[in-house]
Amino acid sequence: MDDHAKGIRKGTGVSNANDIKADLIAVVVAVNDHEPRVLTIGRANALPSGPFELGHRSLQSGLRSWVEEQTGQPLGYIEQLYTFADRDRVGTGQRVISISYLALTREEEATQSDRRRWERWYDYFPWEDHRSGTPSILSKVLRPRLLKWADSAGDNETRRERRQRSAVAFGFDDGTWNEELTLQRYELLYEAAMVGEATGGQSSAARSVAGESMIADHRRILATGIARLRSKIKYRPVVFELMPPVFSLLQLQRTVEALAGRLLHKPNFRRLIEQQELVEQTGETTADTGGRPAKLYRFRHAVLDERAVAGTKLPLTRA
Amino acid sequence: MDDHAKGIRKGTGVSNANDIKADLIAVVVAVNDHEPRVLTIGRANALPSGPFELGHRSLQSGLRSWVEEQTGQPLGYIEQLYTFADRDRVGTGQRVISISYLALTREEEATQSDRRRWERWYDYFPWEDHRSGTPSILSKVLRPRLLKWADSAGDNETRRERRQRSAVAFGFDDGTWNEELTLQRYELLYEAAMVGEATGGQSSAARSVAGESMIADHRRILATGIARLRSKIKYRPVVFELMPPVFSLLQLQRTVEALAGRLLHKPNFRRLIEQQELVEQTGETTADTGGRPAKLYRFRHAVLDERAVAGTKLPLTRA
DNA sequence: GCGTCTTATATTCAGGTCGAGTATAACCGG
DNA sequence: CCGGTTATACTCGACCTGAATATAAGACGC
Repeated sequence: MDDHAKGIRKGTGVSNANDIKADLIAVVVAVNDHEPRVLTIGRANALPSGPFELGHRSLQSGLRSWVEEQTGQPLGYIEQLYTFADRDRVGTGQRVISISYLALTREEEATQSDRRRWERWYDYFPWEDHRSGTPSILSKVLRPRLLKWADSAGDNETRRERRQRSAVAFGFDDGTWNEELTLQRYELLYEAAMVGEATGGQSSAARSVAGESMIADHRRILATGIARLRSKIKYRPVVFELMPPVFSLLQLQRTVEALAGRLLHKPNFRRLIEQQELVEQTGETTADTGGRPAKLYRFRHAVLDERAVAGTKLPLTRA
Repeated sequence: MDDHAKGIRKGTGVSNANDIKADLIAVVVAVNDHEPRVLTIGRANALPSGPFELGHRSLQSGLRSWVEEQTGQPLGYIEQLYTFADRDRVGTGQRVISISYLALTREEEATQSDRRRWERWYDYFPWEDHRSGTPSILSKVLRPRLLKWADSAGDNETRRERRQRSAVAFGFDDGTWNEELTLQRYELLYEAAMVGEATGGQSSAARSVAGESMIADHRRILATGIARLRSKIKYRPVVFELMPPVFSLLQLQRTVEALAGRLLHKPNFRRLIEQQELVEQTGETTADTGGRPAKLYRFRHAVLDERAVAGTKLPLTRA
């Protein structure tokens, strides 16, 4: 298609001291068995990633080829997350820019293999899953240790500010849990040296209380992806990227709940989905659910053309 | 503060064929005299930009120093827009990554100088300003030419799809104008070769109908910044970054209207601002407005701590 | 100094959205 | 055929939001 890329001759680039490298990093998400999962390579607790190269037609296609090479997983929906520059790595004097992406893929394609592992989100972030009530780790471990950290500050103003930030991010004072603050919460725990990455990984105590660690800043990138996805499902119909072609409304609800980490009000969820005309009936039903057979639906791809913004605004409620 | 940065020795970096350059590009916005403006360098119709260098502590600080060096303008609020990779530029065989940012600054600091110019948004995007009704250019020029472009497609499906996209982005069919679709609209006009950048700048006719051009893809980046800002003022209190320390509620409303490119319902705007407790009275009034003196307000910086998400959801209405 | 103009500020009303609860329908397994 | 289980339908009230109207306070001309 594009003869431009072929014309690149390796090594003709003029390099100088300001040249840098760019890494592409992917947060690939699927929902399996009511559990949101992230794609990792091997047992290294690392996200798939690789350098942006001359042969790549674009950043996105570079990302796709790295993920496919490392894990065999083809990617569908992709969106950019964030670009940041690391401090120079281990004294090479060269900077590395990391460009991170969020990718969504379907359950059926998300099979295990020796090259890839699908790890549960909430193994890395145990405090983020509120589907069976507020996790006890919040009040029993995180809250006291965050308070201790706040009070260990030198001046009064810092103490007040740390308590304030913790209370807002974790909903300590008013009991209000905002599922979109995943990144802020992780950053607080990092600052307070309560996650493995911040303590150099030597503290197994920290690791057990504050979830599984990942290499480098990959867990922070995962937190960014989770936060973005939790926010986006409320105003764009991206959930359907994670669904099989045909599904029941309860399956859809369970998927949204898995991502948001909280339960939803069933009648309101149905009302919202139906009145937005995001789905249409297939005419078939399934009896797999135990009770009355559920009607099956499929996503109306047409809405992507019809409307610029098709919200899925999920009702943010308890059950 | 940070001894890490000092440790970088120039020239020790190992360069190879996959090394690249990274450009930092800034969309700096201020609102002056009820007109949203963007900072450009000289009369070149170019956004301030420069390469990310080893000496830069971070991407953001690199951006700040480039903008300040090129325009003398110090930056306050900054947020990342998007990162993209150009096709290789003029056969050097080297790729360039562009990292774009949106910056907001205050009116008083936005004075002209010989190095910088504050250009009006709507000189580049005349069809985006709906404050005095729907611009006639929409129905008189853009709509017929977009339809012609749609019908010039080879197959039926492409024609249908082009008409559909145009209608949604510009609100042709239902008259619904969505001010957040600035980028989609620009991209459509680009595809239809109705903007100067797409025709190599030789067509002065295209230039006069579809706004002032900019170099390279800077106008597209500006469109991205406008879209982001128009979206963000609805759920984050970023408008105040553009306001003087003390202001009346009507001044605030006029600023929001300038950004959104549409008029708002006055009583509802006041109600929303007040009930969200975003501002507090200074106790003073101003008689500069001609009628009854207006109370003056200031932004309550405390809300940034108190709440994680402080919405400014502006009522999207006509006057 | 008084009426009029202009803008600021306050109040009211109706339709829609949203959280929450309750009722009915359909299939299964014994 | 009856209780258990899940699906689907309907209802209610609080609150949000678009829209219009009413009142207050200064400026200005005569």
